[in-house]
Amino acid sequence: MQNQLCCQQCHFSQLCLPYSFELKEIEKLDDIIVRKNPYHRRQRLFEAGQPLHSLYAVRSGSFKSFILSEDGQEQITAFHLPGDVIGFDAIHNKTHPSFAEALETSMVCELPYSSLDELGEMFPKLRQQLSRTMSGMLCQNQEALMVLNKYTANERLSHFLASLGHRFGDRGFSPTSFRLSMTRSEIGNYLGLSIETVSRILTQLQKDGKISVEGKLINLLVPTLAD
Amino acid sequence: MQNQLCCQQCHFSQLCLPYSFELKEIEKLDDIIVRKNPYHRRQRLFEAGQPLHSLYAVRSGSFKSFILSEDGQEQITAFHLPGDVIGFDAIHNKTHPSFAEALETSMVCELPYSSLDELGEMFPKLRQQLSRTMSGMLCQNQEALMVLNKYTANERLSHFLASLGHRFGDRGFSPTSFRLSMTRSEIGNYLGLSIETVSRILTQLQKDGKISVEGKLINLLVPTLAD
DNA sequence: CGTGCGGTTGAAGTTTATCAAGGATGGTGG
DNA sequence: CCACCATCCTTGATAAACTTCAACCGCACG
Repeated sequence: MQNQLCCQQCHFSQLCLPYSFELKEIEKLDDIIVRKNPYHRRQRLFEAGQPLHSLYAVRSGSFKSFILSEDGQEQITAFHLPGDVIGFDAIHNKTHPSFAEALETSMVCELPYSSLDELGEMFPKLRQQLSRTMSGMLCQNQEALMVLNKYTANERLSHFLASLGHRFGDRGFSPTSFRLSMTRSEIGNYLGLSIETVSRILTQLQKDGKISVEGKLINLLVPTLAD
Repeated sequence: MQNQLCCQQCHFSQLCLPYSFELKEIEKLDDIIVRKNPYHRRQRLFEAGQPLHSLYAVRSGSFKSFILSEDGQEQITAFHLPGDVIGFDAIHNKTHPSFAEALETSMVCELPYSSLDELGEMFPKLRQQLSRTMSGMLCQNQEALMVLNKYTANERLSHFLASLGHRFGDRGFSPTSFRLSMTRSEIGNYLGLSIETVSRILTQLQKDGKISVEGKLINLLVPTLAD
């Protein structure tokens, strides 16, 4: 295993599972992690219906999670950046209810769930971190509910961009200048808006001087968005 | 402690934490549980900002969870029926991000989080059950996202009623005939609809012969709703 | 060099919110 | 026991936000 791939060396470990771990614990975690080859755009980590085998921590790139309705419509439920762990929703039935798909060329660390479970037996901190992470996802979902129910299209998109910027900032990237790895269609799907509305509001925000848009490149120009 | 209040005797234990526990484990869980006096309509289990002290299992009655936006708007994030456990969202920051409020006279079992944590040390099944429950809540939230993003007002309300009926059925009540413990306004808040739309669609569904409505009493009349 | 996908923009249409008014219900105090 | 008040609910008319339909541009890729 190459050194640069260890959790200790990983840029995002403080956002990921090893948060607040001792060295010995990190080494144990490193032992169970399977570093995978890169995933390319549209390649899937898993599909709905597959048995839970592993959770996946994003190392680089980005993913979307989505579920399908009975009539086959896609509903994107989250975008995942480096440090995020994907697949917690599968613990309930030991089966993935959702799909996870790469938005661009991306790397992941595979965390076999059975190993994680065993390791949790020994390390209370790992258990706590897993609980904390899942609880945090519940909080995010509550926020998302509010955004969809109470915000206008303009507010939803502004909030989405600000939130993305914030997440990039947490990861050591610029919080105000970034590239969208998802299409307009995927943003609209996630926010409950038509692709046309997303496009229109992006140009509107640009005309208002609040952002600059160049295709997938976004610049947040006002503090209300960059906070 | 009265016998009728033990987990073994509780009608809803198979939906609640003791799911799949051994007798010995249930007894231990019983030891840490604090049975509280009834809560009355509008009384709160906890408020946003309060430190996490306990989780709460609903014994009877019902509760709503909600968060407040920056400008003080309420967003209901869940309705809780007997057997549901409330407060998982507080684990992340050891602080409640949400409020929990009784919709009617209700009983709860208080589960001090520190005791639950200690007990989890000894009983892997308890840990697994906690994980399973939180994971299940993530799945529900994903479903809710789809409902809000893809369904019309009519579909949202139909889905809401069917889902409630299903949940009542799981608890041994009639899945087709029940009393709403929440107001029209609370339903609208949860589903992202105005109170007028909720009212209109309820009468519409009644005219279509799909449900009967008598104030808070609902009857689901067609299999598409009662499934 | 075409073809498909992603994106933008305009015009028309639909759904749902908002505004407004009135009716029903339930709890409280005289 | 009844009158009163607040809250909840219903219904109609109007208005707004967003979707849908349609046309077009640009670019990447086979």
